[in-house]
Amino acid sequence: MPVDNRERILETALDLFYARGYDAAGVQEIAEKSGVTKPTLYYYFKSKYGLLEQLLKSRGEPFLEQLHAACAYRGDLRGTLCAAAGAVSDFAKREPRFALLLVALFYSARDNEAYQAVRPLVLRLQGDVEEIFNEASADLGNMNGRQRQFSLGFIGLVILYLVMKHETEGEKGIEISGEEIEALVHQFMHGIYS
Amino acid sequence: MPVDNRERILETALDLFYARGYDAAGVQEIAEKSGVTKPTLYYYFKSKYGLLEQLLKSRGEPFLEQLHAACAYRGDLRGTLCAAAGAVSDFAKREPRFALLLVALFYSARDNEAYQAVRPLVLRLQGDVEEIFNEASADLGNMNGRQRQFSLGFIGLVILYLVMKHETEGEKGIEISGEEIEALVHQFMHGIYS
DNA sequence: TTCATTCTATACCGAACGGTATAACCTGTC
DNA sequence: GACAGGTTATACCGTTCGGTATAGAATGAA
Repeated sequence: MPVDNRERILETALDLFYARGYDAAGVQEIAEKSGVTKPTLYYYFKSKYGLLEQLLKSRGEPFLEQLHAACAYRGDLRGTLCAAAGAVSDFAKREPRFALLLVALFYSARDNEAYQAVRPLVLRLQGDVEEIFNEASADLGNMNGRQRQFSLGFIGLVILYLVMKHETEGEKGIEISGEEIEALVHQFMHGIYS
Repeated sequence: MPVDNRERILETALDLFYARGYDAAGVQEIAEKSGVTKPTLYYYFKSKYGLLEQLLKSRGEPFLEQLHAACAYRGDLRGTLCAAAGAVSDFAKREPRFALLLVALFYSARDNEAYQAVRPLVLRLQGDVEEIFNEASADLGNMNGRQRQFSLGFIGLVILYLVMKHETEGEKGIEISGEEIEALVHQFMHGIYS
């Protein structure tokens, strides 16, 4: 009774989904490692899929809100992109395992249940970033409808940085420094305008 | 009897692993869609894991050899990186589904069986690319031991291009043009030297 | 003809899967 | 003292999973 069981289950699910993948992680095991029985798990989450959905919602919602705010265009593409990348970096620092789980799901098989669950989240993320380029195009002249391509590329680049940081530095607290963010954005924009 | 059953099984496995993921794809279904019974599948591949291994070997080996050749340093970092990226592009054009399967596995959960299977392939790939930077450092001065980081970044960037191409153009024949490859390499090196 | 290879059909195995039913227990609130 | 929310233990459900046992049939080479 000390801690919130529901929260513990979510935390354990995050650990296992991250380490083994959604399909390979068993409900039984999640319950056991949470110090809880299976009926308790099903008392809070009506299915394994529901568990993943709730996990994505509870951890993803704050991230999406923060990112959405950071994506507000302030008449400066470079600055806005830095803010967006900074929001991702902040989040990845606070919740490294969840961030990496998102990456894995982002690249996972399209017909897999787990991908269906992240899809709405991914779409909102893409939409927010794309909006930056849409608004920038009003200021900077048309982008020939390549906003989508730009946003995909930018997201991919930020993800790449995350994974690299994780690969070289270990799991605890992925952080991208301010200088690195500016360099990344510079590199990205240089690519765009050349 | 007309076609090679073993090859058909590999092809079907590629399709299903790609579409649904390794864990979610069932052996039974692979056998059925190959027009073959389960014992036949097990006659060629002693386990599901063995099937994945053989798939990675049969499709991956030619790719790795081609890439290895392309990674031979010719006193010109820029040119060598273009050659390496070109080898990836060629391969992705010929075998788009396999290339995308590799990407998904590359980013998948570390403790998953499937990741264990790609690991040797990934290590060889990384090693070949890293070798480019090692040899270049002899010519261009030391890189402060950042060869690994550079190779990870370069690989990630090429992968990002693949996924973007796939996302925007559909699945049949991912191709990266010569100009795009040069731009990509330029962008990457600009990032390095700034 | 013999023989190995390739493959079939069918049927089964034990284990694990996701999920549920039942019935009782604790704890705090009203 | 009644009641609701949270939780337990236990046992079970049907299904699917990866994998196998058995016994035989087609094929082509020696």
